[in-house]
Parts: sequence; C-alpha cells; structure tokens
Amino acid sequence: MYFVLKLKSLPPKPQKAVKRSAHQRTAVTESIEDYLECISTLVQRDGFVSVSAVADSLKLIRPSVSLMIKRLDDLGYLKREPYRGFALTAKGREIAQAIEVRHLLLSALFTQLGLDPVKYYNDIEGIEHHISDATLKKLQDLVRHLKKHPL
Amino acid sequence: MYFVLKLKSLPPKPQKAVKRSAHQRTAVTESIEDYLECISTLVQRDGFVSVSAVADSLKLIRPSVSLMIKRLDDLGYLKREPYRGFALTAKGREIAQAIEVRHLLLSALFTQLGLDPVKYYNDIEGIEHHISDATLKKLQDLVRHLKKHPL
DNA sequence: AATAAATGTTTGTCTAAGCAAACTTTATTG
DNA sequence: CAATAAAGTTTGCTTAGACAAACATTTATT
Repeated sequence: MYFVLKLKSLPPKPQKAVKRSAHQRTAVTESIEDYLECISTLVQRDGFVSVSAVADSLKLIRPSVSLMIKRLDDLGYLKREPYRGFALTAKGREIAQAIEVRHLLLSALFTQLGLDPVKYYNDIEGIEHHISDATLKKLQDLVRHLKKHPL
Repeated sequence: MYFVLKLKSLPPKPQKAVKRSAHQRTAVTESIEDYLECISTLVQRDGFVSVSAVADSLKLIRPSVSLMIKRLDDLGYLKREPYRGFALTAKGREIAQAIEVRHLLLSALFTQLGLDPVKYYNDIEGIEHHISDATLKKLQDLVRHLKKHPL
C-alpha cells in the first residue's frame, strides 16, 4: 500500500539575479529631476553650487545630498570631484532645462489663473514632473490663448 | 607633560526611537491615492472589487496588492476580511472621491485642450495627486471659461 | 467528493530615498 | 600655524513600495 506524499516545493532553483534594463538603471525619478532642477537654478543664481546649498534649497541634510550627488555622477548627469565640487553635464543640463521649461510654463499658467506661483510652488513642483511633451505643447497654446481671452 | 587625546566620539547615547507623528503615520501617499481611486472605480464599474482586479488594474502583482490592502485596513481607509474581500470606509471613500474629482476635471481640461484623456492617462494620473484645493477651484473656472472661449 | 484552478496571503528580498552619527577634508581665524 | 569651524563623506539604519516563491484558502470542474 502506498501513501502519496504531496510535496510542498520543488528543489530550490538557482537564484536568478534580476537583471535591470538600461532604462531602469538610468530612470529619471522625480527626485533626480528635483535635484537637477535645483542645481541648475542655483548655478544660474550664484554662479556655482555646493552640497550645502542644494541641501538648504531642497530642505534635506548634507549627507543625503552628498550621496545623491555621487549617484548623479554615476548616472552621468554631473561630474563631481570629491570635496571639491560638481557641475552638470550636458545630459544633466538637458533634463534640468526640460523641467525648468515646465516649471516656468506652469508658473505663467498659475499667474493667469490668479494663483501666486510662489504660494502654490508645491502644486507646480508636483505637477511639473508629469507633463508629457504633447501636454506641454497644449499648455503653451493655452497660456497664449488666455492672454487674448483672460478669465 | 601632557598629551591631549582628541576623543573621536562620546559614549554612545541610548538609541532614540524616532517617533512618528500621527500625520506621518496616516500620510496619504500617491500610492495610497492610486489604490483608493482604483478600488472606488472598480466598485462603481463592477459592483465589487477583489485583490486580483486591483492588481490587474494597477498592473501590480497580487501579493503587492494584498499587502497594501492590509495596510489600508490598518490605516482605516477600508475594512477587509481576509480571503473574503474588502470595502472602502467613509474615510477611504472621501479620499477616493477627492481624487476622482481631480481626475475628471483634468480629463475635461485635456479634452478641451484637444488631448485624448485616455491616451494621456499617465499625465492625468501623475498630475491629479498634486492639485491643491485652490488650484482645483481655478481649474474648474478655467474649464468653464474654455467652454465659452475655446482654443 | 476529489482534484484542479483561481485567488489570496506570508515571507524574504530589493531599490530609492531619506536621516543621524561619526568621520575626513578644506577653509577660516586668532 | 595651530585650533576650530565649516563643508563634505561614509556608514548604518529606516520606511515605502514593489516582486517572487511558497503557502493557504476558496471556488470550479469533473
């Protein structure tokens, strides 16, 4: 007579290292956009930028920024020299500029809606990360349109 | 003669347990908003909702959803009965509705801008989480205005 | 009713991103 | 120029949120 044992599991297969696609590895997160925008803005304002300045501006602490700067270097968005400073690469500037364009546009729109873009900075910051090129175009049309036909 | 030893560190102080504010504990993250919106929408569409349906809809896997459903229960946004189902609480519906209002409004706006809200679902999904009440009001004005003065 | 399929859950692991403490390097200043 | 301050970095820890494998429960099928 037999008893059939119901096996609960098969022999463990070799752990498969999850391969990350190039796209994922260099994914531009909101956080990365924030950093790049911030850095670019500070450079425009002060002519240079430091870990501390970024930390102050983003309301983070220096260690956090330091680590992210290193990551941004790895990702090729900036070049850094430990303890000496860092600066955006072309790749980094490209992203910074794209996000700045969106920010400026939203500021203009908010103004036309009668909202102080400074007071509603958080809205703008949040929204700017989620605007595709197509939407950007249409919003530009809208801002132009509202100049002729204000609210 | 003395040598002054420069101590590298003070005796380790007792680890201070980081206390989390009530606000933080119940913070409505984007993810939470997504889940609540999704659940609400599915209930409206199908009359009921399941872990699988949410997983399909949000393009996540069931275990991820299962865990989040548990968290949402803990946070009081829904009531669940393991293996049996779950449903939004008043608190959960409130958030779901707020986010749905924003979604609908943005859909209307996108339509008026000549953008298919389905095609630009990602933009809308991203943006809807970042609209304050004041901005919401103004966008409502804008949509009304555009009906009279289309692009 | 027994088995299979579907659905739901638990556990372990991972990544992004943050903070705090400790440490290092550079800059400032008496 | 030595001591201190300021700036930057490293390390260790935490949380949110996701995936995968294994396990459990419920439902469907034969």
